[in-house]
Amino acid sequence: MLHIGGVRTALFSWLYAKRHNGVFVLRVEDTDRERSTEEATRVILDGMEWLGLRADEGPFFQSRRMDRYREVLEGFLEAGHAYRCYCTKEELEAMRARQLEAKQKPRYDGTCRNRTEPRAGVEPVIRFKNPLSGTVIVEDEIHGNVRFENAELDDLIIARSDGSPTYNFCVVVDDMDMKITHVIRGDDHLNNTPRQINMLIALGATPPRYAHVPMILGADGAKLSKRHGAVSVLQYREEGYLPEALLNYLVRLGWSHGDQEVFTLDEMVRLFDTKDVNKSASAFNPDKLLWLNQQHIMRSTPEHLAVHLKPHLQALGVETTDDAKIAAVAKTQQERAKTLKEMAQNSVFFFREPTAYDEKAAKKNLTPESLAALRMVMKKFEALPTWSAPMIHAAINEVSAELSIGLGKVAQPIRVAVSGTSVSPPIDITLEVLGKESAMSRLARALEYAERT
RNA sequence: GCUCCCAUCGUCUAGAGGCCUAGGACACAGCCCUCUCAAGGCUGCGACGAGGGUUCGAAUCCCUCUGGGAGCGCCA
Repeated sequence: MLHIGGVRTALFSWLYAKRHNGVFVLRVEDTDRERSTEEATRVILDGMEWLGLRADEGPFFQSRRMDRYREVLEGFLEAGHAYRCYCTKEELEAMRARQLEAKQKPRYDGTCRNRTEPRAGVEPVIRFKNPLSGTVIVEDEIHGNVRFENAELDDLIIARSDGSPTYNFCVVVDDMDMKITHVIRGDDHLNNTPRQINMLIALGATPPRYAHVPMILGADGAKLSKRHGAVSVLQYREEGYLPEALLNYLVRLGWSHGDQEVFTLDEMVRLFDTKDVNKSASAFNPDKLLWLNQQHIMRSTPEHLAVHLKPHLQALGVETTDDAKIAAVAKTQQERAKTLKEMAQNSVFFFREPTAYDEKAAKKNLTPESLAALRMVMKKFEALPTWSAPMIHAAINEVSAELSIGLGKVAQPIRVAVSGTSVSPPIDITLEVLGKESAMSRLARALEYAERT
């Protein structure tokens, strides 16, 4: 599943590649046949597509490279870099238990390192022969040089007893074959890196540059869970987030550029650098994401918003092919919606006459006292030579002046009449976008309603 | 338990020895603006985990402790 954490490392990689005119490679690590369903990879691809993180190469699927992995495995065996291990799972578990008991780090003791004969009844796994001494230095772009003693590492399993290669091995082969120069990933992988480097060296390959970025924690500071962020990115599309807003939020988690908060995609590409990436984990903050979404909505062009708003309107049963009107509506709403979903909910009245008035709003505004204002405003509207916001505004002002009542006493009844609620964009603009015909018919209906009460 | 990583407001962060009575942003509270809702403006609340060093001077460098995280799988 492509969740927030995955998106952020993908984003950093993408930005880094773009910034340095590099090649962004998309690789799907789906060696686990149980978890990697077609559906799961579909979601990853769709998510990347929605976010606009286009791959320059790939997507490559590890599940389709099994022959290549077996080939390298054979080579390792022949060259003496790997060996078959006949220890059973039970033996391994017992060993682990003993080591833990002795307050040691559990690791394989190398029993089968020098075994030459197979063991009856046991299908062997293949282990990489990790160097016994010396140190590996991971030159990390974010953490600096991190030293690991080979003595701390053990011979990891690179192929299961059924012959299938394991993750750490596949990654190494892929990084070599795909000529990966830079690896940006979560720092939960930092501990895996020395083993990978050892394997890369055994293969005669040059290890890539590594940048281990801090993890993203849930809003409560604990590990990311379903409740906060560990959901598919597509969930955010559903909830009405703009992809650039999500990306902007994510880029600021662990990275900064002075005091700047809002970034366009171009700015991110231009400014992103691993040297400005933090070392410490950060908590996911839904409030700030919401705020950023609003900021991006406000800064978007109405046309761009229309594209993303349309599906949300459709979800509410609004069927319109009038993209210009959607854009016009979006323009009136872009300062008052935190999400596109919310914008759509508040905008259906532009496309559909309200079937009922909000009870409280009607009770307060469609009253006998509002009759005079409503009548007069309709009369003035009728006489307007052109249906434009400035003209409408002037007409409403005149009514307010002539009746010596506040602007609110005129605007609110109109608002409830046309939208059904007490909330809408500025009334003059709302009426203009609505169109004269629709506005007048709604006003007439509201007048009847008010006369009856 | 062992190894590795990390540590500034509740949260995201600025800060690379004096510019710091620690700056910005989200959230929260108040005020202003106002035809509603927003947006915007102003004000407030609020942090260098602790202890030792080094230095004329430390949020910044070093050590210890404490706290958090990751890894130690025939998972990825």
